[in-house]
Amino acid sequence: MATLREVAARAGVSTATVSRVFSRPEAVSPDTRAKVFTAAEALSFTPNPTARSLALGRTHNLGFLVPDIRNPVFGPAVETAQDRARERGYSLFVAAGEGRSADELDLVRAIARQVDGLVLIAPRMSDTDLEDLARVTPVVLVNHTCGELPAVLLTSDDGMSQAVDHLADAGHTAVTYLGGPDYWLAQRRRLTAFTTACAARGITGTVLGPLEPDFVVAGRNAADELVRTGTTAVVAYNDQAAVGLMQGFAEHGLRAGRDYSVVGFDDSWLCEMTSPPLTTVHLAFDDAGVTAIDLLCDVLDGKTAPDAGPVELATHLVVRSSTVTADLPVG
Amino acid sequence: MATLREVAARAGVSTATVSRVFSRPEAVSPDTRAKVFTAAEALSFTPNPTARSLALGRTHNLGFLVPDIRNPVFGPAVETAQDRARERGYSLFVAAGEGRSADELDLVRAIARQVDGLVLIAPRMSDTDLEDLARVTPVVLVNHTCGELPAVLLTSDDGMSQAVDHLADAGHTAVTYLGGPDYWLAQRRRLTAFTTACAARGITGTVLGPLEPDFVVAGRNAADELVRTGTTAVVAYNDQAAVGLMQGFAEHGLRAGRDYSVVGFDDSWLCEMTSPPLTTVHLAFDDAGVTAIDLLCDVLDGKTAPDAGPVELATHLVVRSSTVTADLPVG
DNA sequence: CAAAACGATGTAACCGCTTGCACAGTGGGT
DNA sequence: ACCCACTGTGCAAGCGGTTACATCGTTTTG
Repeated sequence: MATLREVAARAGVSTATVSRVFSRPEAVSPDTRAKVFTAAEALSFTPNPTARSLALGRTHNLGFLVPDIRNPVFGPAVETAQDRARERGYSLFVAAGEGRSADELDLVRAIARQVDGLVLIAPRMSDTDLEDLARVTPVVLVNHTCGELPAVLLTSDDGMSQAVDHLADAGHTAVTYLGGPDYWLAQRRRLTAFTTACAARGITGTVLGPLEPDFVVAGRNAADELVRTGTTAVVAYNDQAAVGLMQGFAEHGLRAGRDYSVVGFDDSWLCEMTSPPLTTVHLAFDDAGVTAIDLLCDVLDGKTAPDAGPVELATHLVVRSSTVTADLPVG
Repeated sequence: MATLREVAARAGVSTATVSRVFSRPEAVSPDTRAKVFTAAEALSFTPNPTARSLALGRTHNLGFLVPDIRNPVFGPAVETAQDRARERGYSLFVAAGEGRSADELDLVRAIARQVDGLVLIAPRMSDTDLEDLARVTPVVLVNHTCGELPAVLLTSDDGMSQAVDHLADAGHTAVTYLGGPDYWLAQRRRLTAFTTACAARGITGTVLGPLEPDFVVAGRNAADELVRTGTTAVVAYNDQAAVGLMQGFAEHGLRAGRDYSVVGFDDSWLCEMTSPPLTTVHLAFDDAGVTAIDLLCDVLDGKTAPDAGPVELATHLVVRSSTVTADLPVG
């Protein structure tokens, strides 16, 4: 791989000039520029990004941690984040957590100093670790908060209250919430949103959980219990749990949208794949991806304070066919 | 962030010594080592990876390109690859292609010089581009070949012939293959495997496709055609297409495993989520992930030639319930 | 006991690029 | 004619590490 010096030698100019041609071309006269370009061409020279990073003190890379690469909700976030990062002149390095919280910290530390900033989706590390990290490199959180670190939150309240209302409208007087692991902010928020929504609507809200993180099997397992207690309306922590639930109910010959109602959370592409298609609360993870990147880039550009606090993104119910309709009241 | 020099000053040694403490600790006497460590501790010093990369000429990072982050098959590959990379002392940077082949090259070029090697899953770029890339940095391919570049291939033959046999055993005398996009090696291989398997078994094989890359809707759309022509046995390019197909058939009141048979490809977690659960050909993408990393690391360690050619990983049929059984013969 | 070998440390060049500063040449303004 | 921008370029000192080589005590060995 050719270096700046070789190009400089071949073009008969100094290394400074070559450097300028590649970083501020307008600062160099058109004919030297041309000379340099042909020399660079001939040697197929490309500036070494590592050297540039060292000299500049910035890498033009961004890190993006997703807690579980298998979870379909994160796909859209990664995609949009990557696009936006490119638009703003950065490359995105995604790292995949795998549920194990211990590894997560190692993973992130390994990349923290090689990027100009980090987006962490629902990290499970401790606040202390997070603060330490934020001292090393700018951090933007998604669906998690820590002090006044900038964050993007997918509000659960509006979606949850719509879900509960929807179920109540259909004639359900009792609803069960099947909760996820407590270490997730989303879970904690959904839980309180659920109880307040039920209270507001004047229906009985029962809570089950927390589910283990393999949501499908957890949902399937929970089904027996729910069938036994005669539950007919469920809001599940996420779509996967809802799908598991539907499978479990199916084993008892019960079909969602006919014999009982179930609402998921996330609106992953799973929802259109089930039968019946799953009513769910839409989470705009695609927006969350670009918003997080924008926030991060703004911090890097000094446009935003690195402790700007959270931005909230609305959620809303998407009605499909896993919930009974009002004219088909159930017990 | 503290630097080597500051640590050296505080510990009263030279920078060389500090450097050695962090790269070859055994080369320095225990008491100086201790002095350096306490100084480093006090300043919370960590070697700057960028500087180290520049000096060393290696980054200890690996790049991993997945063509479509939303496709559930790639999750396991990413996970296992990441684990293995860490085991072998590398960090893995994942880049997500998004179907658009043009972006793919940009994406990869942006990271190519920041990593010691690249794993590319089913890249869509031209052979020329690929060769150029391989000249810049070691490359390992997955489900793609290009000259003698090292590659990991998930063989389609065995799985496909098992699938065809399974359908024939169930009494089907005609089978349709619903193919994916031709630019994928897997598609081309599955297609030939299909025709030879049908020939070998003496049943009629029809081919449909190629499907557009949104497989679910493509599958759904294909269903009408298939129903009209009275097709009762289908092998789909992948699980997503199979799911779409099942949805399309369902609209005609037809149920897989009872009225007709369908076999998917990939064995993604989708298969256990459908009703009925999908019979499919298992692709060991988890193995492919670690194998690719191993291959790449071996090349980097000089243990393998950078043009070692492909390694094949076997596939096999996983029978679930979307195929009719032998004692329930269909028309 | 001198020579050789060795282990621990320091010196300084280097990895490839950026950039503040100095310098020369140009063209106006007075 | 002179001074002063102003533009285009080069010099050289970094960025934060690594490492070949030199140095210097301390054994070991014939």
